[in-house]
Amino acid sequence: MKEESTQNKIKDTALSLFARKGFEGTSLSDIASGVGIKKPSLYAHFKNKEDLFLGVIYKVTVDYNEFFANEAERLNGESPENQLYYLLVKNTEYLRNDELGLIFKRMMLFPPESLREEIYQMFEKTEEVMKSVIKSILMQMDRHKDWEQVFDAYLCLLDGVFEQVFYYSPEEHQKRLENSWSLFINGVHCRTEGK
Amino acid sequence: MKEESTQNKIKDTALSLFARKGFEGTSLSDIASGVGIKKPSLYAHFKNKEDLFLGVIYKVTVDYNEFFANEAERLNGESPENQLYYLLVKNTEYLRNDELGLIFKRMMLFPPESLREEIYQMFEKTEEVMKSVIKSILMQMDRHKDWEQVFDAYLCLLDGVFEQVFYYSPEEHQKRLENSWSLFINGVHCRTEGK
DNA sequence: AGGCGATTGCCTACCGTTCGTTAGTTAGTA
DNA sequence: TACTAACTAACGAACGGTAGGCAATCGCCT
Repeated sequence: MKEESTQNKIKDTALSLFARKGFEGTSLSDIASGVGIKKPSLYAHFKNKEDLFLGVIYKVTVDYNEFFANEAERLNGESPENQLYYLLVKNTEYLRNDELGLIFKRMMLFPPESLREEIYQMFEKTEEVMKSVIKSILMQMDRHKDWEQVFDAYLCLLDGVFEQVFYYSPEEHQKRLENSWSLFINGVHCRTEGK
Repeated sequence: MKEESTQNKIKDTALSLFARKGFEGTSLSDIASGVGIKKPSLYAHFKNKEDLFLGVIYKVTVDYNEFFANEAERLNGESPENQLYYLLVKNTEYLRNDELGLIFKRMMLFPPESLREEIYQMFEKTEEVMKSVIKSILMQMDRHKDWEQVFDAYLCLLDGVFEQVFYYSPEEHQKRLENSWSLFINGVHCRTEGK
């Protein structure tokens, strides 16, 4: 039951290395020795380095999509505010804990030049899912027309928090998240009341 | 008057390449051919690749520090709100237009492993300057104790906008910035009135 | 002012290493 | 028997970096 296939062991090791050192910064020797085999043996499982890399990235996007959709569904009964809040928190936790988060971020911001298009294509679906989930939450919050402002601001909040995962300790980061969130939701309520 | 020194031409070319392709993804041959000289000639100007790279990064931090301090000073007469807003806008423009912004971001998030410590050390000053400038603006806005919440939220806003520079077209990005800002400043005012 | 040694800035040629990748082979398995 | 997954050996290319040479320029001394 434990016996993980070599194929998967390669992907896991590659994921970890690609996440920490990037595509160009990771060599096939590194990966092979991490797995415990010799470099040419990798070619029994993958066509070449790019193929391996894209396979890893694909796995990452699928995992993230699943995570996000599951989280969203789990929150279905909650108030819209709570949904937004917990989505923010869960998203942060995911991005912080796993190397998945690391490579996700790296590839969104600095993909290897030669693979940029293919990578962006993979992330397109992710972005779509995220946006439609968030939009539907906002629509149930208040139905007036300019939900778009809140939408943009929430996405900015997500991105800002996403970014800060790297700079700060979990505790410090949590504090900043809370503060940013409070001001955000304050702004949302203030605006709706002001109408 | 035009004659730029080779030394500077190297740094400029290196900056551009490092920004777009990263440290590992950029070769000395690339740089040399961009400058119009041969690879070994680079060694008349720099000890090695790391030395060149750190020189570039140093220049970048100095330039950014100057920019930020100047912008802040130029806004001295304005209202705190305006100061915050224009700082956000100017910062965004800076990061979008120049390759300086690109490399700045890349190095803060994904520095080459072997140089991480030195790079972070360089950015320390930058962060300090930014924080003290923003803090002083907030202090003149309202003097009650929990300016820290607004501080955290503003930094998150900065980071979020910073991040989004990459995904969206300038027009789209501008729209998102406006919306995020509106909600932010809404939240700030609502909070102070609520007290 | 004029000669001159040292220095600068670039060159060609080349080094050792590591890179991604291929070829050919062998041991185990079904 | 045929396939799988590993191996050893080695490939050409590209990497960062060095050695040595040559022409222009600079600083200094008479």
